[in-house]
Amino acid sequence: MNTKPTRRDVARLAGVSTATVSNVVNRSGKVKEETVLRVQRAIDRLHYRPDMVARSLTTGKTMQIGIVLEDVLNPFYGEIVREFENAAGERDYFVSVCTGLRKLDGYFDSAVTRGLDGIFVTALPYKFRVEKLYRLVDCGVRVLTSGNVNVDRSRVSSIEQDYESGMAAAIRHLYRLGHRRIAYLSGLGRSQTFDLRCVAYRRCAAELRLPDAGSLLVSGEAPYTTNVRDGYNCAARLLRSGKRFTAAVCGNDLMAIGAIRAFRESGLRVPQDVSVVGFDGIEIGRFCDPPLTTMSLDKERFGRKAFELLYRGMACGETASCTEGLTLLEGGSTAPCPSAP
Amino acid sequence: MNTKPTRRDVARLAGVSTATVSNVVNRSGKVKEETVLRVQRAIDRLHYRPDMVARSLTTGKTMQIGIVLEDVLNPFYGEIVREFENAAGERDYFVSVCTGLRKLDGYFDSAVTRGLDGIFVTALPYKFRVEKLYRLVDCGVRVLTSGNVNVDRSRVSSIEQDYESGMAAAIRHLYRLGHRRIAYLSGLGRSQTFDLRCVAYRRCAAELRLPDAGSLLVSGEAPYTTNVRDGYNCAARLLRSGKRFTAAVCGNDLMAIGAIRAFRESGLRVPQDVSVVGFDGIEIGRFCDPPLTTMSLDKERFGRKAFELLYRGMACGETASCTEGLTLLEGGSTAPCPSAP
DNA sequence: TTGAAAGCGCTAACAT
DNA sequence: ATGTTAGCGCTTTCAA
Repeated sequence: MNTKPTRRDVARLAGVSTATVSNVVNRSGKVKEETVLRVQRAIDRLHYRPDMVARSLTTGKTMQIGIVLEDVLNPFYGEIVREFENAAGERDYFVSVCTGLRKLDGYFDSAVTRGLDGIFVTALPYKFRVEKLYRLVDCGVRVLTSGNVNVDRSRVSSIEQDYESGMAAAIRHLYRLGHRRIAYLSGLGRSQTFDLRCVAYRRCAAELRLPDAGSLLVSGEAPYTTNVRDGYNCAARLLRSGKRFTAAVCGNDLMAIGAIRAFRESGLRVPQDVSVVGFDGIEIGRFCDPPLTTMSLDKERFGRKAFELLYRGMACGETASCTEGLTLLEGGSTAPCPSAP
Repeated sequence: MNTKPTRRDVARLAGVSTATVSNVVNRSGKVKEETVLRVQRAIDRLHYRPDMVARSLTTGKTMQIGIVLEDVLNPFYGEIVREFENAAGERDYFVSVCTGLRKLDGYFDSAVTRGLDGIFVTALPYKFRVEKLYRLVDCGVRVLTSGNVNVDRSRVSSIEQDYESGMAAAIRHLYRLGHRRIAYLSGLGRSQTFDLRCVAYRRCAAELRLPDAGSLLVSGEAPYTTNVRDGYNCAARLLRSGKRFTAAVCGNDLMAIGAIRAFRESGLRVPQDVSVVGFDGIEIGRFCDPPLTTMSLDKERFGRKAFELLYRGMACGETASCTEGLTLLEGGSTAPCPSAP
């Protein structure tokens, strides 16, 4: 009971060679029907299951993929992982989710020593140096990244959200409601070029001549996480700054939830006094009070596409990139500007 | 650049045998200082990293642990995973988080074929049959489980939350506030013996002679998930039933958030008209409106303890069990009963 | 159509 | 203190 049968046991029981068993297991097709049946029976009787470790050693492939998340605590990533995993499963890949709560270097090292065939890194470049990704590629691990727009796309595949258009749409939405003093609670570093939301925010602010945009852009503090508490903190900092504003776009829905809390605590009503827009479109946002208005990503599509991109890399050795669009999902956290012009 | 060096390359460069390299890598201590240095240098020069796949094949251990979550979308599990992973890392284990969004059988099969040394299963027994766990053990995978109180503890280790005392404390808290008509939004199956919260709810209701407790126990529907939407649905069902109630205990914080939304939509104010208590103590609950009152688990401690339990199994072959207590965390979702006696 | 045998990179006796 | 060597379970030519 306590001994896993090996391919030898099967061969012996079926009265064939180990090579034949291999051919049956791997459906190579060059085994006589009758023999296949005999081997199959032996496999069933012994409950034989091939040892992936040994197989990996010979084939050089582990059929295992890692996925490193920026933040497991954000259900946004969970929703992406689901479809990624489904798609991977259809091709017999085993996916290991790495929570991103530990040092990322450990994951990268593991990816190499454990021979992962590929790795999907959604972490922001605060936690690691992009060069690390190239090293992975050099070590035979195909890489797909998200959130690192400045990566060398000839070596690494990438999948991004269309944050630029997304931010533009968010601001346009608020603008139409009469808002002019629109803050952006980024939570990230001030001078980050990789946050396309930030880039777009500045551009839109300039184009629409929004007042005070410079000082209504609230960055975070190292280590630049973007969870509920960070949203709360950013909002609190904005309030303390004394700058007037009637709307706030938040880097993600979690931050939006935190920001709303901060606004409430200081006596501001959402959306009557201040409108809030998030990013991501996580389900919990629909149940908050008020339900979040957000720039929503089709997370299932994103997850599946991500796997396909990575798979292309693993199977054909080619890198590829794509960008997924965002849609405005209206909730109750936005309303006409109280002091509309 | 694209070729991973093997232990042979290191041996050649250092002018020693492959066995010596092994001894250096594994710090066996029986290599002369000077040789160690020489080998070390060779390792550094070549950027040599041992191949875990090959190592696993010889040692029969993969130093890899799986952790199957009931629901990755619930940050509760993320918080547990963090410390589990930290603890595991200290002992050089690599942990693969399985999201529990797919069929669990696939994970179990993988655990065997991939030779995982251990697996931590927090999934509720809806998704799989407990016998599967024993099969894993028979195949050499040590198992730690949570949420399956009826498991054979001589074969499988287990770690549980003290849901019985927790529920009792929740009800006592509400009782002191004057509540008598207290609902329990379980979301799980009606006749489940594994939900100790349910057991305790019935017992407390009987002891305190709470009216209508039988019909205020709201179960869920297959597949018995317990997320925000489920909380919303359970609350909606409770409202539709027309039964009077002034307080609701929810199976977890996510459900509590969903329930609050449902109450609000039907014109009930929380906590003025109805008090709500959750379980888990997730961070986001502190930022909701109102902040959740909840029976909180020390999730870091839980995660670390979980690893230790599993480690004991993997290292010494012994099974062990423990139960972690819950603490009442007062938020703003509970208040004195409006119609206090 | 099937079998024999040579590895994959590593560890762990056993020799030296 | 270091080297030699026999596997671990599997795949994959190459022969039969």
